[in-house]
Amino acid sequence: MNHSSFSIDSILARKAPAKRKISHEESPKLIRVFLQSSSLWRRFHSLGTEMIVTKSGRRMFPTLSVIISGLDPVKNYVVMVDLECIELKRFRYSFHQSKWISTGPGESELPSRMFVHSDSPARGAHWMRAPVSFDKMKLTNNQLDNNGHIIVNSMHKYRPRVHIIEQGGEAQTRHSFSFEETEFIAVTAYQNHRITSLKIESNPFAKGFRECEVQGMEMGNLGVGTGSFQSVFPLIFPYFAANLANVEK
Amino acid sequence: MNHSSFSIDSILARKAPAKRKISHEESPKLIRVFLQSSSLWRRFHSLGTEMIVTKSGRRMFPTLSVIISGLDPVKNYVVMVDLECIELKRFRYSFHQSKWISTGPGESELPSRMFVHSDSPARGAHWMRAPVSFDKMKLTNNQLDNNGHIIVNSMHKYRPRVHIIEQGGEAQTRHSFSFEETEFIAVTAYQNHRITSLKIESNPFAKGFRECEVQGMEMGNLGVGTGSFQSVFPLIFPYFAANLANVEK
DNA sequence: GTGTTCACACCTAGGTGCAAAACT
DNA sequence: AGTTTTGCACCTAGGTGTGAACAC
Repeated sequence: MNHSSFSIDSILARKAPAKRKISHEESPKLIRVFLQSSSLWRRFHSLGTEMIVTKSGRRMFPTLSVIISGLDPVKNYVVMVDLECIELKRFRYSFHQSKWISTGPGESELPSRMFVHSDSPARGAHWMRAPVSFDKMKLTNNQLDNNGHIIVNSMHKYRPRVHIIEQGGEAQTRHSFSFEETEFIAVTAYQNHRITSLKIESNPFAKGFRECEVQGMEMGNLGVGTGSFQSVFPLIFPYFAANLANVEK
Repeated sequence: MNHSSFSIDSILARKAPAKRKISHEESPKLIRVFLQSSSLWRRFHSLGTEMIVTKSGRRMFPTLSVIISGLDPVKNYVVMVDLECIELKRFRYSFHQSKWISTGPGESELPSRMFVHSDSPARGAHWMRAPVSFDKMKLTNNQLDNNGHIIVNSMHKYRPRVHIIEQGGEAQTRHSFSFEETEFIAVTAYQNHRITSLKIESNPFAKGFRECEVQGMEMGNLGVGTGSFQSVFPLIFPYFAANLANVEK
């Protein structure tokens, strides 16, 4: 709904499912979920993604946003996200070795709060019409949070999980998907300076911290450049097939 | 949903329906709709409300927002608004007489576009839990508008109408409500200077045009003052009974 | 003359990382 | 010493009426 401007992502959203349909015509509908901005996610992942958490709640960047296909257009679904604590350890960043090392057993993994997408419940046709963005989701380290934000432990590793719940008659069916490149370590302050730089270069809200406002593309120190925020998305194409989550649990 | 801060309106939203329930316990459920900020609406109405319309779409101020009661908590409803052209005339503002005068037969009344509230469809419990605001609704004078905004003719008189559609089995039931104090004349530029002043004094987004930033309440030239935006709402109480729309069509 | 459009300054509302301070 | 909190400058995003320019 919020995608009124043209972007490569929104074009993919409309075109990609149509193309796939051809090769799966007779088989029973298979729900598929694609990660948006996956090339940006992969860029962060290769450095070791960090997400800031605060008491009042902080958005994730990159934003988790997915393209869904294979739903029944007239059936109702609830779409939501939780965070899976994927290693029961506490981490620490070693500036000396420039990498994260695990330190001890960490906090016990409580079931994460669910972030229910505000369009829920809605029909399959609605969820498939445009990318489904979880940009309103916020992370907090306040165990007593009262604002419905997702509670995490700092210095622990998480992976977002998208759940699609089918409201079929009596029984509910749950389909879950996740993407390896979206895992991150929750922090209260950035540890890896290269993560900080990539956030500053790629998040429009951090524009005030960009060093260089050169018109062209000089000094695109991390390849993201100062130009259009969408300039990184063409890279999605070659990887597109790999974006399909097949972690149905 | 958007009402995270405390306001007199949101307190009313929770308390008022509960109180009414007592006196209507045995009678069949009657859907009731109350206008929020009705004292502000009435203040504009007494001067002759004008609403700016633009090509790209303009919000209404005051915002149309209602408190709903009497729905079946578990049934699904769609809630929407349209604009009823309430006099088939074209108007002109006479600066000499400081009032609106009708001039000729005006444009033919085409059925207005509907603004469907984005929470639709949702259960009765959802619609009754908090005030339902139509702040995202925009008015345009572009007959070829492609953004889903409500199309109106400038210099014509309109009254917003709230429709609650009950999704009961096969047949749909429609309940419609409107409030006399919300009628307005669509304009491309304000005609009555007193309307302009009241907009400036009461709309937070027009704060830049306020003359006086005195701390106290001196110079509250139209009684709205420079203080909290909610300071006008206590006046709702004495008029509360009169806010009930009973125009079920 | 009357009505409309447009660029603009000035707001609201809220998302960034920063750096100093505070906590443990 | 490592981690967390807080106020802040600096952004994005978009809602105001203004006043000059424009259209009919």
